[in-house]
Amino acid sequence: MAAKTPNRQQIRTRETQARLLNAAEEVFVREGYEAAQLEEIAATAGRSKGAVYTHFKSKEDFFLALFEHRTRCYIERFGEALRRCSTRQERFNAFRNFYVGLITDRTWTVLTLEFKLFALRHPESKERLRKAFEMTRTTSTSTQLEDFFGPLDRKRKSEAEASIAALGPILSGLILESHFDSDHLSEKTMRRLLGRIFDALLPPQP
Amino acid sequence: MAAKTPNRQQIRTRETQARLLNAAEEVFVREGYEAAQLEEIAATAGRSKGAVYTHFKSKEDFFLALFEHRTRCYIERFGEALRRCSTRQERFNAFRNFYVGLITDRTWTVLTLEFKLFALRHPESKERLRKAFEMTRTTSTSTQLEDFFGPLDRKRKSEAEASIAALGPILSGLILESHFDSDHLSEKTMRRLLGRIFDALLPPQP
Amino acid sequence: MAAKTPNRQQIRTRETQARLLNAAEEVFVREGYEAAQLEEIAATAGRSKGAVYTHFKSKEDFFLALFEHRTRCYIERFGEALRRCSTRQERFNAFRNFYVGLITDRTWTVLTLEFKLFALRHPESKERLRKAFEMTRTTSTSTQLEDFFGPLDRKRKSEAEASIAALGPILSGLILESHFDSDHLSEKTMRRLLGRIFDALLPPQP
Amino acid sequence: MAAKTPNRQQIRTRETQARLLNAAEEVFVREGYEAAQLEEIAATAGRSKGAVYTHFKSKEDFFLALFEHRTRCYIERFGEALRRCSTRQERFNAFRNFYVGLITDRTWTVLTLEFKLFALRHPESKERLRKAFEMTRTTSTSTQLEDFFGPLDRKRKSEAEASIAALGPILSGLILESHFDSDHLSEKTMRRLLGRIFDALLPPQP
DNA sequence: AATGAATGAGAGTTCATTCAT
DNA sequence: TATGAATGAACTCTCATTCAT
Repeated sequence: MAAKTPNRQQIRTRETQARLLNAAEEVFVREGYEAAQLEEIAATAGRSKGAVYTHFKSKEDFFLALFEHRTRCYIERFGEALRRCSTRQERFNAFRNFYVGLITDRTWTVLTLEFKLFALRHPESKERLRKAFEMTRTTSTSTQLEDFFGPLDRKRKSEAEASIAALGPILSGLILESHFDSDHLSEKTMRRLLGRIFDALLPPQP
Repeated sequence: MAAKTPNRQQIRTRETQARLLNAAEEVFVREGYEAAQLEEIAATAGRSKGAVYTHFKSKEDFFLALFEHRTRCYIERFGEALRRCSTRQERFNAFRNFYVGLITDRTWTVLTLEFKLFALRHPESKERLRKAFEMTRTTSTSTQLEDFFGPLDRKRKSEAEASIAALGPILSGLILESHFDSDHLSEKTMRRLLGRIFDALLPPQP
Repeated sequence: MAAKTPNRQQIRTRETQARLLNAAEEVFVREGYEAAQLEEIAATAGRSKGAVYTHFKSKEDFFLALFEHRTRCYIERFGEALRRCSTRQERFNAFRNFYVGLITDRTWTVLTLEFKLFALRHPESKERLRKAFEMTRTTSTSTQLEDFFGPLDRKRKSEAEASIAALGPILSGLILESHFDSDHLSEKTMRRLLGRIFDALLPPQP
Repeated sequence: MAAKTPNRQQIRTRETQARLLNAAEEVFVREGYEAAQLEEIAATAGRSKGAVYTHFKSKEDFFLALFEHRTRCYIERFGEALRRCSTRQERFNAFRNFYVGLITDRTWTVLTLEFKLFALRHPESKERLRKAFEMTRTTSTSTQLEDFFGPLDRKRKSEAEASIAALGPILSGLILESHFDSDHLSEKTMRRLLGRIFDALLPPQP
């Protein structure tokens, strides 16, 4: 609302930032955080190394900002899917479908692994990543857990939270493995497995 | 026959190799493949950088050799656990326990992720990693799938194989996540979840 | 047209390149290709190691570029000397003097040896060196062989070309030897020998 | 004479030394002093790195010893050629032929360049190389200069010495160049040029 | 805001040399 | 005498980062 009529300068700036983030995703996923080169990211974005430093403080900052950005995107996308639902049942199904559907988004799942590994190895940055990750929970689940599962007592709620927390990592693990062992883990197979796991962890409430 | 009485030289050589592999595991897990420094590995092993190159062709070769070595260790360990069993039921339980018990071995699970990511990004090396990984299947499961599950028709067998292939990655994903989000994924919680997933994917046969 | 007003940036860049090439000549001659250290070259040029890689792809590329650069310099210098001549006789004498005068340029002659040895041992790079070397011939001699020697039939021409090709190597060999055996090969002696050899190989035409 | 009946040990030792020297020549010529690896030399000789250090103090010592060895060989060979001559004229011709014939021995000529360049860059070792080189002169020329050229006054003698000193380097320079520019400097051409140069520098005495 | 030359710490790798056997 | 595992200094090359423009 504030920037109703951004001038050309600002438009260009935003475009650069958007291009850089897209390029970063591509390169960080393909090469991994350490092996990714800022120069390659910049080139992919059609910009030069220096542009990266205009927008981000450092490689690490760039990487973390990417996480925040992409997380925000996902929350938004999921929110939209939910807004189209009117009943609890619909919402539950939307959730399940959204989850299982992530199987086709290899970029995001691998990037997620990269972020978690980064957090493991850079404790100073862990909090920033967690804060971004926390958004996922607050926005889409915790506050509205009941919107999916109906009324839950304390214990049930805590169990559901754990299950939900487990879903993403399980997906990431499976997708990574499927690159390695596509014989046993075709997409079709994974869909089936994921569905079964989902149902085992989050049995639909009556 | 040949190596009945290894002389002191050979003993020393083997010790160096063992020390290097242990140190490599420690450092590769802590830092990740790219960030791990051969010098630190060597120092951890009480050897010099040069010693690494006496035993391995390159950093990459070192990393892959570590995978092969550790895989062999695990197969052996699992084999021992099985040898103590006499009935199919016992073997099935041993398998389940072995699997769920891996939850305490964060080193191996994280290292596994690192290997898979490496394979993803170094297609030239993928085959070597797969070959080592294949051992897991052939030695411990595939050939004796019936030893755990009883007689299986084609379809069942293929399903079981997929499920087994999925177990490791699921575990790795969960363990990584638990570092990040220990609130929702305590060890106890993960044990419970893993058990449930195991049972959902590999329901015990009558 | 394009570079009419090079800005300060470009000027600085060119200066760096020039400094690096000069430093490279000094160090490559003093130490030889293999023993020469890029760091020393950079320091001699008052720049850092990294600057070398801004301008050249590798040590080898740097070395070859130096050859191309210096060859261009010599052609230019020789060209200037020729432009001051008006008769064939003058040109012939200028050529002879230029050649014998090279005796004082120990840097270039030793560097030349280094280049040729490099070509011998790096067949992949031989062509690039030859291409640069070819310039010498086309620009300064072959096309204008008659400018020095008057009309030549086929056989004479081919002989003259061989003789000219031999002059440089002979000079290099002698200069190298004089470092080793300054007793027998003083500069004065070498001048005399070189003159005699020149006259034996390229007897002045009537 | 002392070691009339060398035992097997000594024979083996000598063979090792001979093999090492031959291998060294091959590798030093092919790679150059700096790029030559002792391990490759040892392997070429069918021995291990350690064997080199049993026979030579260091890489440098090995290289210098090779020069001494090969120089001795040449002196011997030349001496033999001379012993077959009875008149001064024959000796002169033998000298000329020996010289021009060296054109086929690219190994020795390139190695010679390598030695001289080494001397240039390792002044501490220059004396040792010179001492060996001096043998050439004392044995084959200086003391018997008159055997080739007849009686010479002081000035003539000194001129002849300079010319002789120049012959080797000229040959080396030409041979190196012929690798680079085989179009203009075929073996046949070089023979002709060398002959002309020889005659210009050392005109046969009446 | 964006460029890209320059920096310089630091990486993997090589290899002459040593030494226990 | 000969081996080859081990050392460690030194090398080339990389790349995040800075900064004048």
